[in-house]
Amino acid sequence: MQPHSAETRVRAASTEGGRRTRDRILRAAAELMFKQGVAGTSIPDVQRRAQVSASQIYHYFGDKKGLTAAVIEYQSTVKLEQQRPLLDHLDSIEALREWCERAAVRLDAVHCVGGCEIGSLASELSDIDPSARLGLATGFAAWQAAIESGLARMRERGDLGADEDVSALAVALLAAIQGGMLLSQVNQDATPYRRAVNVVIDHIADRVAAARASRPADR
Amino acid sequence: MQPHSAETRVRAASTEGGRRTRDRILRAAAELMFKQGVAGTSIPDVQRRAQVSASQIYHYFGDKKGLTAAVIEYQSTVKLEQQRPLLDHLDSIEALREWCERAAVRLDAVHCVGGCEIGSLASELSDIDPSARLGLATGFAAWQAAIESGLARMRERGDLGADEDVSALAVALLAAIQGGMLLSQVNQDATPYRRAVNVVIDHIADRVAAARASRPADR
DNA sequence: ACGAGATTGGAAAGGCAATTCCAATCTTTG
DNA sequence: CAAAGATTGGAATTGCCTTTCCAATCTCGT
Repeated sequence: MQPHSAETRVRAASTEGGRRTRDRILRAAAELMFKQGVAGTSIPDVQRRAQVSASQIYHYFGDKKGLTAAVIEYQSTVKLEQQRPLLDHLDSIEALREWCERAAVRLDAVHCVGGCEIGSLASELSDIDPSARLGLATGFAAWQAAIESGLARMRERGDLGADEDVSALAVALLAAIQGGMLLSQVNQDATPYRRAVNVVIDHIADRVAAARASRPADR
Repeated sequence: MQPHSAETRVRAASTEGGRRTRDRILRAAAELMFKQGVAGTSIPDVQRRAQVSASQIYHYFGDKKGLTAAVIEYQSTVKLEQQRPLLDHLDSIEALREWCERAAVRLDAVHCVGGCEIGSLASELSDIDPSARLGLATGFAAWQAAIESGLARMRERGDLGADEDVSALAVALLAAIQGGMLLSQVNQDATPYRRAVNVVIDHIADRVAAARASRPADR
């Protein structure tokens, strides 16, 4: 009977206070959905956390689906911006290790609760909300692109052989991160994440060594 | 106020018909929870699917949490038994590829809906249901053990160097599978899974080649 | 300062889900 | 066959959640 997700009118905040309210709601929802899942987060939950009334949430986001979509976009862009300095320089084995280890430290800090902000949403929503799936695919694509461009630079530079499939390597690293975080979440221990990620980076390092070996004239 | 998951009395079926009913419920719940998530699966949903009345579900499983726990154990054992013949012989690169590719074919068949039976449950329940997390950790451990024992056999045989960390390699492969399935689910395309898994297996293959190279007297 | 539109509070409608209950109806066993 | 226990049907209870609605109150341009 429901118009199947007719995107209800979502008014953009046009006043300063409105913008802050909208932001407070978004942050609260993002945090709750991350820790308890989307289904496990009710509108009243968000209300309490953000200290707003129901009307404000529906005023700015239309309905729960709209709020969820906003959270997906929020998490995608926020996580990306947070790591921008590192993400733009993933063009050496050391940089890759440093980047992945930073995530490991974060896992330690929260005792592996929640796993990956995007991965958790992806697992929960992919099969039941097509538009959410789209948004999440976009989020992952940005990550993959960041890794891939770093690897591509290494290849241009000659650190990696010209025949390396940097796209596949990027996907493998991303998968190791996601799968590793899931295993760490289940075991409440960051070790599986570290092992999974390190094995893939070791593999990339091996390829770098191989490229160097086949080019003995250098250095 | 609720005794926080006091495991309600769960009567084991003591009659033939009872056993079949219990089984029907379990299968229906497993399938629904796999495709729609635990939160997205209501008791009435299970009733319809299994053609039973509410009392039967509560009679055999106590409450929804009990049903969920039963589904976790069911999925863990079923998936393991299904693959038993392959799982017991993961002691060659070819066997590993064959095993992983079989999962890829399954993904293709269902258009990547659902991802991994256990991984999906793990992502949804790990942070909100401690006892479920335990059960899922056990399920993953069995998988890891199967991979690890295959790799250990390769090491004993000399296919892998004596210094290889087969435990880390097993975790990496399991993570690649889980992460790859997640990426495939989001992209509705089994390619990410295949790439992720193949990169890790390539890495193991490289180690095998290295072991062979350092032992030129053989063959 | 005034009016339009933005923002907010809070109540209340409507629905569905989890769970309980009790009264049948089978099954098994002595 | 009769009693005990297992199994089943289906209604009823309770509670929470999503969403809507309307009446304030606030903000801002003019």
